[in-house]
Amino acid sequence: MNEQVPLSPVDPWMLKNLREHVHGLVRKAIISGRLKAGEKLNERRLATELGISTTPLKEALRQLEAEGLVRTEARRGSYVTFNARQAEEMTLARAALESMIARQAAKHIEKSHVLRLSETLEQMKSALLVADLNELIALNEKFHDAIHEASGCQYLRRLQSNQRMYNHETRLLVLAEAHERERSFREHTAIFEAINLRDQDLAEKRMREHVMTAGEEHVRRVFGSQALGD
Amino acid sequence: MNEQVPLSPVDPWMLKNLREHVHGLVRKAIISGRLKAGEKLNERRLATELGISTTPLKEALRQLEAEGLVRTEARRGSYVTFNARQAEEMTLARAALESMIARQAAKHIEKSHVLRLSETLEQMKSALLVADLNELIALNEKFHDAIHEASGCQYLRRLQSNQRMYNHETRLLVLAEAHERERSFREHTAIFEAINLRDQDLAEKRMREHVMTAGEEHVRRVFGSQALGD
DNA sequence: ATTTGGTTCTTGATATATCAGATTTCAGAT
DNA sequence: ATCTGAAATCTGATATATCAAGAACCAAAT
Repeated sequence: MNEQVPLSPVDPWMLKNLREHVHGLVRKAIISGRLKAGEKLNERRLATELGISTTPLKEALRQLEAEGLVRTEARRGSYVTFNARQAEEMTLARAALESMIARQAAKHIEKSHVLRLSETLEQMKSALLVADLNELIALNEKFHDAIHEASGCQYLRRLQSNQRMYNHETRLLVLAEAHERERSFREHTAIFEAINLRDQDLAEKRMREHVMTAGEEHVRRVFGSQALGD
Repeated sequence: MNEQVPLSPVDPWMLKNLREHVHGLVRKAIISGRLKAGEKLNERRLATELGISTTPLKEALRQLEAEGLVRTEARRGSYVTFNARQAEEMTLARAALESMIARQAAKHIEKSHVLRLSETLEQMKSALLVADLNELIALNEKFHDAIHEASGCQYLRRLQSNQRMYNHETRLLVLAEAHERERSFREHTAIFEAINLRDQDLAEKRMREHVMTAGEEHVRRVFGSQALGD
């Protein structure tokens, strides 16, 4: 009884409830800089603007608060806390977590994961030749995902994903430069080698430096001169 | 017009709102193992038991969800997800973050922080001699706090505090053994030395190993044989 | 015995009303 | 002009009612 008519996927909006939808919306606004540090988020006003009640909005704000992007003072208001400094620290957090994941991957990796990683690197080499930026972004994701899989660390993976502050646009901007693409590929290759050698210290070190250079480059582009040196 | 009558501190309960109060309550229940993995948290029932409405409870659950201790499925229920494996990964996360903080501390530390750290180590030495366990626990906190201050990383600090799964009782249990107290002191001293030498790599390495051994010991005691080897 | 389809019940999602703390405003006293 | 404090206002906190999706159950059909 297999129906031959392919069903079109449902509207992504429907996949989430209001809370998740709003959470993603506000998070993106904060990360992208549209909502700046110190800006006030009035529960009633925001809920009205979004055409929803305050209940799901409050829950979304609690999530953002738990993520450290917003601070709420009782009966005073919610304020955006994300700024250039925090963006830098989020890069440090990403570096710390991702490098720990790489360490675990080097410890636990199996043949199937090695295959998937080397296969992804081959695809990257191809995409690099024709400078297919969108494909490179997707492959980058695939590469890091494969390492996450190899590490067997679900919780760390989740924690690390909370530190993401990239969006597709700024990503494209960075990879538009040839030397950035080449550096990225070189680093990915080196990380793979370290993991494949089961060298935990080396894998951790290379992953940390990879995340740090990429993260610093990103912060520079988004926050510009606001970014304090560290 | 300074009033001489010392005011007694207000009931800690009053310092928090219901949401924060409930959040801490449920978190502690989960971390301590009183609420086990897979257990269902019925919003209405729990709210009634606590004598509150569902609104603040829902917000508390959203926070716990953001922390990865609970998973909520729409119109199906909220479930505890914290288990032995996650406890192990939280130790890894603590190790990753705390060692990154130690690295930053080694990079940025100033004289005043060095003084505070060496002073704390002296106090630890004294408390170690008389085996004052409660004092040792407090000093441990003070030592790590001082490193956090020295690092200048507020966001990392916050993130790291979310990985805490200790409570005073199990802490006492561990420190009840003399060799654990001595090992702890030895490691703290070594960490201080590395930071004072501004050796980032060494500080990171020593802090990671310190957190890992302490964390593994803790997980062993709380989860016992459930803890899978890694 | 298995399947189908509807009814009922449970439960989180959402909307709305009310409560109470914090800020602001402004008249009245000094 | 400045200070005081009470009233008006704003705002998050909390309580309650309602909605709708999913699960459980049961009876009728096969």
